[in-house]
Amino acid sequence: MKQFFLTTAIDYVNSRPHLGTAYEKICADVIARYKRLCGFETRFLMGNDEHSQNVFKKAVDEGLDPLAYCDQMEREFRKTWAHLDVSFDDFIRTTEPRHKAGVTEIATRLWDAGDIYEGVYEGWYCVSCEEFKQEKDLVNLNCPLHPTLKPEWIKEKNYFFRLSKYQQPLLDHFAAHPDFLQPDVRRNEILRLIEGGLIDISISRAGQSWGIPLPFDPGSVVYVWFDALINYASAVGLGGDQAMFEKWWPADLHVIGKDITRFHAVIWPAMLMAARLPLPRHVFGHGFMTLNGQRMSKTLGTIVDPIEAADRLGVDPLRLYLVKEVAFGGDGDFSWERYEERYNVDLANNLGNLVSRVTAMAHRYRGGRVAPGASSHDQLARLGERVVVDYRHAMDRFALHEGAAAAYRLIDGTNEFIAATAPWKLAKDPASADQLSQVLFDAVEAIRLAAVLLSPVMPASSREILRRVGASSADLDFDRDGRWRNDGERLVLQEGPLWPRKETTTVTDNPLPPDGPAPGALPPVSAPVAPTAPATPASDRISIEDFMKVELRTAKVLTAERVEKSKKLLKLSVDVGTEVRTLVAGIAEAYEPDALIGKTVVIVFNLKPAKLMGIESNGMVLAASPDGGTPTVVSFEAPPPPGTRVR
RNA sequence: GCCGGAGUAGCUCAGUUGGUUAAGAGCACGCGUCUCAUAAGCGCGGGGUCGGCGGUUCGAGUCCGCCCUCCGGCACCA
Repeated sequence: MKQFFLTTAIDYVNSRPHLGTAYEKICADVIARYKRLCGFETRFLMGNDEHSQNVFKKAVDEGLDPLAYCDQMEREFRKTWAHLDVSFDDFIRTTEPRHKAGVTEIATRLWDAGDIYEGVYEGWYCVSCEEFKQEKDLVNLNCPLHPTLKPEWIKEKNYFFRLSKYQQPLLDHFAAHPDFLQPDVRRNEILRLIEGGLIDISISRAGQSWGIPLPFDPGSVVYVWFDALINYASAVGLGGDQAMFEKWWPADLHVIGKDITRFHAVIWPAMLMAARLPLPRHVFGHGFMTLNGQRMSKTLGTIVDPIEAADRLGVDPLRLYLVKEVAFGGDGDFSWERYEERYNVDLANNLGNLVSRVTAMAHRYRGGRVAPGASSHDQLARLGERVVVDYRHAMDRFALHEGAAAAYRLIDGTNEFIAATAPWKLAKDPASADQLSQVLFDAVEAIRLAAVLLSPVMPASSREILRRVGASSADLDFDRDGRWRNDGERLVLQEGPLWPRKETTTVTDNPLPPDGPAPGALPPVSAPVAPTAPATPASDRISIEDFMKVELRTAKVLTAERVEKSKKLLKLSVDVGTEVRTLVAGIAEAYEPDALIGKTVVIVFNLKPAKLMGIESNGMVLAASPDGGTPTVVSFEAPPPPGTRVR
C-alpha cells in the first residue's frame, strides 16, 4: 500500500499556541487528509519540543517540576489541536524515552562515523538565549537581547558536528532533487547559504541536566535544536522499533515555518547523511500569518487565539479562510473583518445557500428523491471532471489554496448552472419533467463532488453536506468518490442553513489582549488598548540596590545629527549639567534631528562608553521601544534642569 | 550600506517554465434580472501605462540591466 509520512515542526512549550502555529498544523492536516483521501496509508506526526533551558527555567519559576510543566503544556496543545480538528496520528515529546533512543542512535552513528569531534568552546554564554555571544555584540558586557543579564565566560568541553564536510553533498542533493525544498524562494535562499560555505557546529552543552546525555560522554547533553530535529525519526522508531522505522522512514514531507528552513534543509539532511540514513523527500517552508498586516507579537498584543477565532464563526470557516485565502508558501494576513467577509461570501452566500436551494428544490419538486433523467446535458459533469484534474494537480504539489479554489469553481459553476437551467421554470411545464430530474440530479451530484474535494479542508462540514445530499461520508476514496457519477438515486435532506449569514458588525481590528477574553467574545470595540507588558515573575525582579546602580539623569539636547551611513542612529550632544557629552541613540527612524534640539531627555549617566559606527557614545537615551515599533523618548512637560537625578 | 521579499483595478490579491484561460478573481460600487435559496443567486458595467526607464525577442507582469518606493533581517538599536 502506498504510504505518506508527514510532520509539522514540534513546538516550544514556552507559550500557548497562537494562530500562526495553528496555521501550520491546519495546512499539514489538510495535506494529511488529502493523502488519506487518495488512499495513502498516512502517518501525521506532531509534537512538543521540551528540552529548552527556557522551559526548564519557566517551570522552576512557576514552582513546577519541568516534566510536570511540560505535561500541562501538552494538554494545552492537544486540546487546541483537537478543537481545530487536526488529525494527527502521533504526538511526540522530546522528553519521551523513544526520543531519547533516537537521539542516542543518531549521536552514536555520527560519532562512529567520525563526524563528531571534541573541542573546547570558550566564550560569553547567555543563559536566556542559550547561545554563545560574540564579544563585539555584547552591550557593556551584557547580552544584547537580555540587557539585564550578564553572560558568563564559559570554557567548556564541546562536541562539534562536521557540517562543513557536507557542503558539496548537500549541493548535489539539491541539484538531484529540485523539489526537495519548497517553495522556490526558500530553495534559492538556502542554496546561496550553502554555497557561501558551512562551518562546523556545536551540538552539545556541558554541565546541564535538562536534556539528553551524549552516549559517548554522559557529562554533556545534546544541544536543544539538534535534539529537536531528531524527533521526526525517533517518532517512527529510530533506535528502538526497527521494523517501524523501516516502514516509515524517510518522511515524505516536513511542513515547517520559513524561519527554520536552514535547520531542516541544511543541518538535518547533513545529519542524516552522516548517519547514513535516507533524507526526507520534501521540506516545505510556509509563510507567516500577520494580523492586519502586523507581525503577531505577544508584546504588541497582536496575537490571535485560534480557539477564539474558531469559536467565533466555526472551525471549518477558520480552516477554509487559512487555506483558501493564503497562498501556501507565502505570508498571509488575518483580520476579523476579512474573516467575516469570507464567511459570508464563501460559506453563507455560495456553498451554504447552494445546498439550501438545491435541497429545497429537490424536496419541493421530487419529494427529496433525486435520480438522473434520460436527457443528460453534461455541462456540469464536464466542469466537475475538469475541476477534479486541477484540484489533484494543485494538491499534489501542495498548492492548497489552488485546490480550494478549484473546488469553488465547481460551486460557482453550479450556481450558474441553476440560473441557466431555471429548474423552477421546468417545474411548471410537465413536458420538462425529465429534464428537471436531470438538472436536480446534476446539482446534487456537483454538491457531492465539491464536498468530497473540500473534505480535507472542512472535514466536519463536508460530512454534513454529504449527509444532506444522500451520500456516504464514510471512508471516502478519491478514485471512487472524487469523480462525477451519473447514477443512483439520492435521498436528499432539507434542513436549516449550514452557515447563517452574519450581518456585518462594526468589528474593530483591535487585537485581542494577550490573555484574551473568554472564547466567543467579540474583540474589544473600545479604543485601542495599550499593549500590556507580561508580568515579570517575582524571581526575575531586582533589588532597589541593583536599580540604584543605574544613574539616570536629565539632559538637554544641544545638537542632533544623523550618523553617516546609518539608518537608525542619531549623534547627539547633550548638556548633563556638569559637562557636555556626545552620545548615540538608535532613534533616527522616529525622530528628525531638529525636533530633538532643545528637548530634555533622560539618559543613563553611568553607562560605560561604547563605539557605534565609529562614534563613542557616553550614555544612553531612554525611550519606550516596542518590539518592531518606533521608539518614543522619555521627555517632560516641565523639564527640570539638566543633570537632575531620575529615580 | 549589505542581503532578502514585494510593487498588477478603490481594497485584498491570483497569475505553473515568455505566445488563445493576459490583462484576471473576490470584495466594494453602479445598472439589470430571476424567485428555487440564507435580502442569497445570475448577468452586464466602470475602473489598471501589470512601480519607472531601457534591453533581449517575431512576441515581456513573465527574462536581463539600471532606477524609485515599501517591508523584513543584519551592519547600528549602549
